[in-house]
Amino acid sequence: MRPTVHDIAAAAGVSLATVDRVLNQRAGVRKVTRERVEQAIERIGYVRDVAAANLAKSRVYPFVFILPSGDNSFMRGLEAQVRAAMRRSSMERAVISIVTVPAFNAEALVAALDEVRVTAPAGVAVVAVESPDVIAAVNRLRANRIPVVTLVSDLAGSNRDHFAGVDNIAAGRTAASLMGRFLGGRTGPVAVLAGSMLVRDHRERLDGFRAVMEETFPGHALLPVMEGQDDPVLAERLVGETLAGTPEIAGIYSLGAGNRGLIAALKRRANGHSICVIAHELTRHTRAALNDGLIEAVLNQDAGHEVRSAIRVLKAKADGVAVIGAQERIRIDIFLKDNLPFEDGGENQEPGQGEDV
Amino acid sequence: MRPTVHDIAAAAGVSLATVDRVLNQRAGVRKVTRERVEQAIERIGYVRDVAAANLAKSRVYPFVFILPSGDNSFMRGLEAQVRAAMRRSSMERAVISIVTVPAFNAEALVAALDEVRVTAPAGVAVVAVESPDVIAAVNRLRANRIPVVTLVSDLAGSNRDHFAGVDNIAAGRTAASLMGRFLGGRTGPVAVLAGSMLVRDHRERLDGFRAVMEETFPGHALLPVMEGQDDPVLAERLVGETLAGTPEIAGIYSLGAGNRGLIAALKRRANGHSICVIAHELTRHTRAALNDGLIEAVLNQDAGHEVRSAIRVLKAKADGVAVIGAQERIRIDIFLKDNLPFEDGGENQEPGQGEDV
DNA sequence: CTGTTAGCGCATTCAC
DNA sequence: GTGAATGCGCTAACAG
Repeated sequence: MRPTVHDIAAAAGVSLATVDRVLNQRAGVRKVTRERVEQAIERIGYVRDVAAANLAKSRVYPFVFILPSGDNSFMRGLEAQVRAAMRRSSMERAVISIVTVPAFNAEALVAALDEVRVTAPAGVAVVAVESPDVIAAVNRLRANRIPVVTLVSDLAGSNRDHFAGVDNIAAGRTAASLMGRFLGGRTGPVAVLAGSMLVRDHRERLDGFRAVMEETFPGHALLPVMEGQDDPVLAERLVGETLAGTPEIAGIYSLGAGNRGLIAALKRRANGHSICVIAHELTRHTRAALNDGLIEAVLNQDAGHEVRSAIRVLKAKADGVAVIGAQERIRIDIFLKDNLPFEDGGENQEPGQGEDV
Repeated sequence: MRPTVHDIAAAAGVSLATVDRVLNQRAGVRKVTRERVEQAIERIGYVRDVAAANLAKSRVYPFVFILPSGDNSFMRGLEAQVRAAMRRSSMERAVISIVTVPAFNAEALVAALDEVRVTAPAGVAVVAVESPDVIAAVNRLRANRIPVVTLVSDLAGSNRDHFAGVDNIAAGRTAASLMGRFLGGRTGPVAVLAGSMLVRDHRERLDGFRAVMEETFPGHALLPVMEGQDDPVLAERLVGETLAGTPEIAGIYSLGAGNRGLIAALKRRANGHSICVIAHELTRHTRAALNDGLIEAVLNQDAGHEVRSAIRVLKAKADGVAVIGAQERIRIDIFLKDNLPFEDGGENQEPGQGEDV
């Protein structure tokens, strides 16, 4: 049987209350007593039963997720995953709420962060937009001892506790590596479709992609980056123009969420040589394009994993315990037509279909 | 506040004990009473606090992991992950023990399964070897109502509750897809190095690989499969002979754990054209070879994820609750030189280094 | 068949 | 400063 507080009380010759005081580092214990208790704890190898502790405290964790609004498929999938977590959250004593703000809008995000702060939640997960004001707002949360994890897109220079997302530089490098090899002997320039250079994940992907293309595949020039604001209509127009202006194009790297527009533009281009397209995020649009051979590879981040990880980390930070590092490392999934997860396996769906939640 | 057993007792006008009886589907309750209680539960939307229940039961879960012995890097990494889980397991009320048996040995595995069975554990995770005797032994466990999950390699035709591993047919298909594209214009046959056709995962990988190579890249003939028994010395000899006998070889797919031997053979082959090598499992050997450019891609299954997933599923089965499907789906990781996880990030190491466990 | 009672391991009043 | 007592939500004896 695992040792309990009673055992350590007996071993140290003190009462439960005193043990509790030293365990929770509260004041009101003489130094000698404290040391005696600490030795006992060490000696009998006590580890606190967190479940029992939470029960006694009837602790709940009010967490807030701040997500961009808009009809970006990936972000809506992310929100669906948060909602799925909400449904399970009663089990984990977490009470999750969602706040949405316009995408790529630092001002709105700052307002949301400050509003959330006054409700004193046990933790905040936020899809960051990079700006000094946002950094300041996040730091205000931290100053109030509220744990913060950035989700999907990180916020360098802030005091956020953790980033629940992929290594986007590596993602860009990987995309370039695949692009270069898939292109094989083919020649011609490569185009890049981004959402906005205001978010760190897009910038990092571009940096990584550009680095490997220049180092390893200098034969393929990079066309000027198209910024589609993750808007299907704008993206379709930009891609269409580029295809018209540079018909000898060999490949396209879509590093943002403008895939619906990209796919539309590719489909309108009835004939011509094959173009190697690599995109991000497995949604129903990219999945279909992968199956049709319109897209060769999709790099994906598992939104469900990111959300569950964010919750685990927030909870761990909230009660000051460690996390399993490897479990919180979000992988870059590479999907080809051949390793697509069965059916709509959980990455961008309202859960409950196909999974035994 | 969430409704508790007291609330439902009050609502139904019965005592706690009765509520408990219907909650745990125990006998000794009149049908009318039971129905009244069930209605109350439904009406006030009660959900059981599992943590409190486990506390009251002081429930522990004795789980057994049955793993192959030998110096196979992947399997030793798997064992390290199980040991890491053991260290954390006190938190989760799980008591894990490990049993090792000689690899690819059905007889030894059957003996181990039967021995484990009489200790009546709360669940068993096993790296399966395919044989009717093993199937029977697993079914004996299930007949004793002991949950069983297969780990890494599945056991078709058995009553195992769950498979914690990757879709190996998809893995083989993916390997072929990458191989074909990486080969680009190059010609020449492709060799396959396996461990043993006795384990399902190896067979499935081969099937998937062969299927896509024949469908999509018929220009590359497949050489007869080399069975290296996951033994470095044998693998090195087999690969060496093949390289000598068929110097025009274009690619090698290593679908088992004979990578150390493979790499040694490749290194001895001082000069000659480049060969596209795709292997399985990220170990320190394959990681180094990837960095050296000796291997182009590594398909990996995250042993840590598999172990944690197996434990979660066993626990869920043990107390008859559902699992989060998406969380238990083990992904096929594709690693290129460019997206290698930082340092020794958790996939094949004694944990505690580089992760904040 | 049903109800009372005493814990599970811990946190938190309130006295001393 | 320290200790005794009570309760968190649930289960499991034991009575009735």
